Amino acid sequence: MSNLPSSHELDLTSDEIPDIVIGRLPIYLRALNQMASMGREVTSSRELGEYLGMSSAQIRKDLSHFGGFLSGKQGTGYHVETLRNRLQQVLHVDREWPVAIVGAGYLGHALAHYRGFIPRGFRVVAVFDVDADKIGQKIDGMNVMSVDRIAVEIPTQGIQIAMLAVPVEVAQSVANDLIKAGVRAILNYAPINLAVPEGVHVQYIDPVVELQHMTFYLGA
Amino acid sequence: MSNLPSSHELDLTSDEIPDIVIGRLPIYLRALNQMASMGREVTSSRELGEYLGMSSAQIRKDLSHFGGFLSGKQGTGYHVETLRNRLQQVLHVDREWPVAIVGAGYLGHALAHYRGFIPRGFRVVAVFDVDADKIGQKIDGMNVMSVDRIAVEIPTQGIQIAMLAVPVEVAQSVANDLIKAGVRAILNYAPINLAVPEGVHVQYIDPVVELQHMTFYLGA
DNA sequence: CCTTGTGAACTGATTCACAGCT
DNA sequence: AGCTGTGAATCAGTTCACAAGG
Repeated sequence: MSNLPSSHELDLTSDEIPDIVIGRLPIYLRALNQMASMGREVTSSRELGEYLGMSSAQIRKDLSHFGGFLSGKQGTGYHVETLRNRLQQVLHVDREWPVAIVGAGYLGHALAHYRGFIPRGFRVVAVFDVDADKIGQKIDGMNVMSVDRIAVEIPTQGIQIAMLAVPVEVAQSVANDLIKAGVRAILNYAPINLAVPEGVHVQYIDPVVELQHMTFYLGA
Repeated sequence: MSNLPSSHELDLTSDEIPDIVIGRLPIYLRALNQMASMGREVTSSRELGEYLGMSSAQIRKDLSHFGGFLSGKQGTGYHVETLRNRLQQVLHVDREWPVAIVGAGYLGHALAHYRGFIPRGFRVVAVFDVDADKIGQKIDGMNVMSVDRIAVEIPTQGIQIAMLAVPVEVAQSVANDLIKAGVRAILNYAPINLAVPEGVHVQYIDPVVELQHMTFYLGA
């Protein structure tokens, strides 16, 4: 959950587009991927809205922030492939970002083996751990490296994005090391809020937060 | 990301509390856990707000929805343990919810071994998979069962919550089976929007969505 | 008929600012 | 002094509704 107002970079097209809108674009993109894989060539804000459980007006309004470039045709709708490409450009996933994983426990392994990163713009290129037993071990073709090598590997490989899969006790300190080495975006799986300097982006994944959100509604 | 307006159950205390507020309560609870583990006995909306990167007014306003019962003392702040207990009651995690995992791949293993569920209100009690090779295998002391047994195990064990860690192709069909068996809340790790009947809650965890949210700001 | 894109209206969320209590 | 809890004000997000195009 991003509560902190994500610090907006100076991207020409970007500034003044609400963060909440940005947060929905990957969802639209995922839905378009799904439609493309089902052979659908065109769709509409109404169809997309029904599929995602939101209003068609919201989808049109969100997309209108990138005006002109969009492929909406009145009476017809959107060409799936064209809109998909456009959203990939907007989100800067019309390329492949190298990412690092820190923590080679069960979660680190799961992330390293996940086949869903490549087709959506990301490639795991490095795995780090503190544990001497794990260092040197091979995961999905990569050698697990000591966290000591963060300072050299991150800049060398031009890594700007890291996934934190370490125990909560060391999360902040590892995050500090990553940032010092040049990482600008962290996906944090540890159940703790990270303090990071201006310009560094953090997103949180904490299954318990999501479960507790639902148990509220499950009732007494 | 929950775009669908989570259907609000009829819980006496609950209705008319905005879902966005509910979504922040687990974050507050997590911060209080952190403070408790650091030995802090009292805190304030200001301190909590600084820690979480949000305004103190928002925290007070959020907590005010559960008025009267709260432990805020003017001039002093909140007693950490008391507020923690109160939030656990509100979120219904002042008990232990049995949860099922479907999918015994790398992710299923990571979830099954995760030690962070128990102290926060959840216990994994069943793991299912389709793969004949995996069925019968032991994960963290539990036997992996065939998905065919969902229909019997879910009601028998009184499981209302499931975590979906299956390939995207089968996610919807497995979700249908779970719901038919009595599951009312699904934490979906598959990158697809699930269609579920009224009254069933879904939360999504998709790391790529979070990464793409950040790459927007990382720029061209 | 069906669509998109968009200003205007509305709804909802956040912040302000202060009374009241410790 | 420092704090909470809350109405009032402000700000932000969503929906409405329609002009214009297919």
